[in-house]
Amino acid sequence: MSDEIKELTQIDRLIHEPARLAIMAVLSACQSADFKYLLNATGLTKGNLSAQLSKLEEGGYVTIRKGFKGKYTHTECMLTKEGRRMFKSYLEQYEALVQRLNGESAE
Amino acid sequence: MSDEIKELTQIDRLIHEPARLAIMAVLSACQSADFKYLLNATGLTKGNLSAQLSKLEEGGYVTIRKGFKGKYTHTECMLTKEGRRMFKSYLEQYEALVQRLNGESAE
DNA sequence: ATAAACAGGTTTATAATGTAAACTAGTTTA
DNA sequence: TAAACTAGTTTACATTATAAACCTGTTTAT
Repeated sequence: MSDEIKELTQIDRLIHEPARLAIMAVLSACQSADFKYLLNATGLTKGNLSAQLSKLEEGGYVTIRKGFKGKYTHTECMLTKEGRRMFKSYLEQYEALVQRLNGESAE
Repeated sequence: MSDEIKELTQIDRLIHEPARLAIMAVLSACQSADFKYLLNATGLTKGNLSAQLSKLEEGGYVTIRKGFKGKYTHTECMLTKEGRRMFKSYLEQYEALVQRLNGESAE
């Protein structure tokens, strides 16, 4: 077991943080999503959503395209290839861990 | 999906933090473990391990028994009933989420 | 016309957190 | 008796998350 446990402390924190995990989860299920949609889907506040999106963008996991929809500004977000890859990898790592741990407690 | 995503932001952070998750994972697999064993198993530094154990204790997830082994101090840690229950619950919640997300990306 | 409310966010301030380095207190070895 | 070791704890710092306040422009109401 031990190695798997130690790796835990090196998990991708950019994804692991619940607010961002929620964002990534929503984005992973679609091609792209706008700010308002993410606001509803995640239940985050505007400020928090904005800040977390910026971090995901800085990390290279999300691309943000700003433009106009009629006269209003409009922000469209989508996962980058790397974002999608890292998210998948995160899920796989976690799934393996969870299954292992559930197995152990059952034995 | 939406509700499951929103619940994400209310996940048990006491467990979710990787350092503590590692500790909980080790403790969940045994009756009890001493400080040194946890140090090795998790790969955390002493200071960090000490601090995280205190938080888990304050949260009521871990009990810490200090005593002596020969002349040296000795700290033995174990999950409380609640700790075990919450950890199981965390794993179940996460497993469900991960499976759901893997399912969605496959569809 | 213009004040109030709304769209769509961003920035700032604060509080909480994680982390390692430095420290404490005693023990053993050279 | 000084140095090194056991077994941790505390302190200090840096990072983080979060919400409140703010900003720019638009629409609606008066």
